[in-house]
Order: sequence, then structure tokens, then C-alpha cells
Amino acid sequence: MRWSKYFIPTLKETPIGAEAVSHQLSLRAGLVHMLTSGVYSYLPLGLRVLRRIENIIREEMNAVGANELFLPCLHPLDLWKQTGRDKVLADVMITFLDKRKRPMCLGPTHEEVITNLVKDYVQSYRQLPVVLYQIQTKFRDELRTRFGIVRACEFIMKDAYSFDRDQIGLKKNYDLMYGAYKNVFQRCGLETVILEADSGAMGGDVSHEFMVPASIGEDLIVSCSACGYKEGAAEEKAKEKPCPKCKKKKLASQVAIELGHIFQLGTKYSQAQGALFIDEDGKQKPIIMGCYGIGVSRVIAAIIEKHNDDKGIIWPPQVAPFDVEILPIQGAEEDREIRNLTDRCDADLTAAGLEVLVDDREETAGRKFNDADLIGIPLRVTIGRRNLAEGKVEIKVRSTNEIVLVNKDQLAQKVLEMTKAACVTN
RNA sequence: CGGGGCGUAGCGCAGCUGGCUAGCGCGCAACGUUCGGGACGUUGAAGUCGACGGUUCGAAUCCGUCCGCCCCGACCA
Repeated sequence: MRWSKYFIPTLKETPIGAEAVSHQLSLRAGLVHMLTSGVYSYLPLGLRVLRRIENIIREEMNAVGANELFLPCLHPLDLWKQTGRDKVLADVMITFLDKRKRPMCLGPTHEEVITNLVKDYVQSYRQLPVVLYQIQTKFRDELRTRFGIVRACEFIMKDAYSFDRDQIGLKKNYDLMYGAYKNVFQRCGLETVILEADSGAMGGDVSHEFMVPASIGEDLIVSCSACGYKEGAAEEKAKEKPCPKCKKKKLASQVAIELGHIFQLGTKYSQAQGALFIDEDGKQKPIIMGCYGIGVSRVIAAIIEKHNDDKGIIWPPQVAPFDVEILPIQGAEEDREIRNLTDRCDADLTAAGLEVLVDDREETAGRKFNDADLIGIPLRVTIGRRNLAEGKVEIKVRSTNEIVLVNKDQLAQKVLEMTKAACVTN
């Protein structure tokens, strides 16, 4: 991909109003654009990151037997009345009357819709278990948005739902999801703290939150340095208390971003909506459900929050919008060698399956270097006269600042090696 | 929804105790010189000063109302 033909509107200065690092960098690196508070467009670079994260999620979901589908955003409010959640979620639901005067809403979540769907198709225990998921836009009319895409009114979520005939089946699927979630966040370059949590408006008994401690966040984790005890605190005061487990030390607190939440729902929705099946014993029973969410757009913010320096973003290789950026430096003279080498390297790496960005803009070297640091592609190949005079090309690792000089004939091969090594390490 | 901050060109800002043609930096366009860490010169384009109302001979500037954005809190799968 040629930068000159791609839409990467980087900003030199930090836009007013952006205080969180991830918010600043997502705007400056040309990942997202704000339409209004809590409503963001994803620009080409941001969309690439989003797609890579989505694909990691898809791989992990598919690996535990979940099937992808796609549910509507537009819901009749009557459906929500069946569970009473039209009232429970009234504060965040965007509701309106359509042209036929029917009360409608934009889906803030999809338990009702998926239960309605499964109810129509599943009648027998022989059809269970079923695990379905989607990656889709959710709408929540947040009174207070926060930190750019961390808390938005329109955001992208992966939501999965499991349907089982009994508690044992639910537990099994829940554990599978738990493991899949660990993999997803690990592959995204994030270290998560997993906590048992309240089920809140979702209902159900058991639930776990996947949190990433960061310098911003809406949740508070308190932990004990003596015994490792951790919990999510509902209030600031919790940290002043001694550890409830070992009683030795006071708890230390840390804000965190909640990226995932999984729930054992039980029969709350199936009961209310009549999603029943005939079990082996001939009796009619409500399907046992679980639900599993990941704030996909929020994952982007968390990754930036954890992977940056004063110059910009440092993408973990697995989620980077491109694998390598080639940066040819324009010489005063028309330099055919630089151009040819750039084209060849681009072609070879693309053929080998890498996503390659070539900064072919007619800009000074300094500007290209700064933009490269800002958008944070893992590897940067600089092709310029200085090193080329000795037949060498420079490869720089964004995360470590390590610089490798290679023979120009071994360039593509070396980049491939380094890319592979980086992905294995992470 | 309570508290605080902000709103002037695409971006970042100055001007604001009322006064002349609204300015600076970046960016943008053209030409020339540059070219390994945000180069330089010359010329140029770009503004409902967030909106509406009021005070006044005169409002970006003072007063009122509203709108928008950000932060803290409350709230929140």
C-alpha cells in the first residue's frame, strides 16, 4: 500500500479535549475521527486494527465451537418488554417510534434477540448445545462518554451466547469461553486481571470480568501485595481496608479498563421468552444460557494505552495495521536505485503475505520518521543513499529501537525473519 | 444529572478592562532552493470569532439564554 494513495491523516498537534493518551494517539495517528461526543468514525488505519482484533476473536470463538451470525440493531421494543429490560436499561436505550408508530430501539445488547431466534429453531435436547456469536455495533445513550472510544454511545462488541440443556453443559461452555478470552487478550498484547463480578442488569449467578490495569479506566481493582488477593472495588474506600483474605496488609488500588465480561445467565431469558426444549425425559425445560462480551473497539484503546511512548503508538505485531513500513528517502537527484529497491522489497514482502505500507510521499525524511513513529508499525525499513552507498539498508524495530543494517539483497528475507520472530515472542 | 474547564481559519493558540481592515504558528496552494529526525524563502487562499437575544454610536470583547466538547463525580453488561 502506498501512503500517497491511502488515507492516513496524521496530526502533529494534540487535538483539544483529548486527555487520555489512547484518545490523543488514536486521533493523532489517524485511526478514528469524532462525529459528536461518543460517536466515532473508523478511518482506514483504525479499521485495519479493528479487523485484526476481530479476526483474532473469530479464530478463538470458532476454536471453541461458536458459530458467527449477524443480528439486527433495530429491535421492536415489545421484545424487550417480555423480559422487563425495557425498564432496566431505559437510561441507556435509544428508543423512538418508527413511521408506523411502533416503539423501536437500537440494540444496547442482544440477549432478547438471540433468545427469540433460538426459541424458533430449538425444540429438542438433541439440538443442544448451541453457541452463537456476532461482532456488531451496539448503541447506548451514555450520559457521560469517556476517553474517546473507551466509553462511546456507539461501539463495536463481540457478543456470544451459549444454549445448553443443563448446568453441566453451561459450565463447560463457560470454561471454554473463559479460556478463549484469555487467549484473545494475550494475542492482543494485553495482560488481563480476571475477577469474579456482579452480574448487574444481566442477571445470573456467576460472572467474570476481564480487566486491563491502565492509567485510565472506569473500574477500580484493589489488590493485596502480600497474598495476591484481588477484587474489583465498588467504591474508593475499599483500598483503605486491610486485605480480607490474609489480613496482613492494606489493599492497593489500581484503575482498569473492563474489556470483557462473561456470565452464567441460567434461565432468566429463556424462561421469560419461552425458549423451551423437550429433554430426554420428555419434560419441557427452559434452555440454560450464558453470555460473553468483549468491547472490541475498547480493546483498541487499551492496546494503545499499554503500548506507546512519547513518539506514538507501538503496535503489538499481531494487531498492527501493517506489518512493515518501507520508508524511501527522497534524494536530491532522481534515485532509481532507491525506487527499484523499494518496489522490489514491497513486492517480495507482499508476495510473502505481509501487509506493507510504503511511505512514498514527497516529504522530508524527518517528517516521515515522525509519522512512522506515530502510527507505530512494528518494523521500519529505511532506504536511503547514506547506507545504500555501502550496499546496506536499515531495519528498525519500533518497540525496542533496535537497528539492524542488512545487505540490500537480503532485505526481504531479513524482514520476514524478524516479523516471524516478533509474532512468536508475543 | 451535579461540579469545573473550554469554544476565534483544517489543527494548536493569541486578542477579550468595548474602538480602526481579527492576528500568530502549523497545515494548505504556487514557484524556487533543499532532502537520514517535523527544512528555508517569496507569493497566495482560507474566518457566520459556537448560536440567538440584549446593552451601545460601535461587540470576538460587556450582559442573558441556549448549544457543543473535555475533565471529576453520580451512573454503567
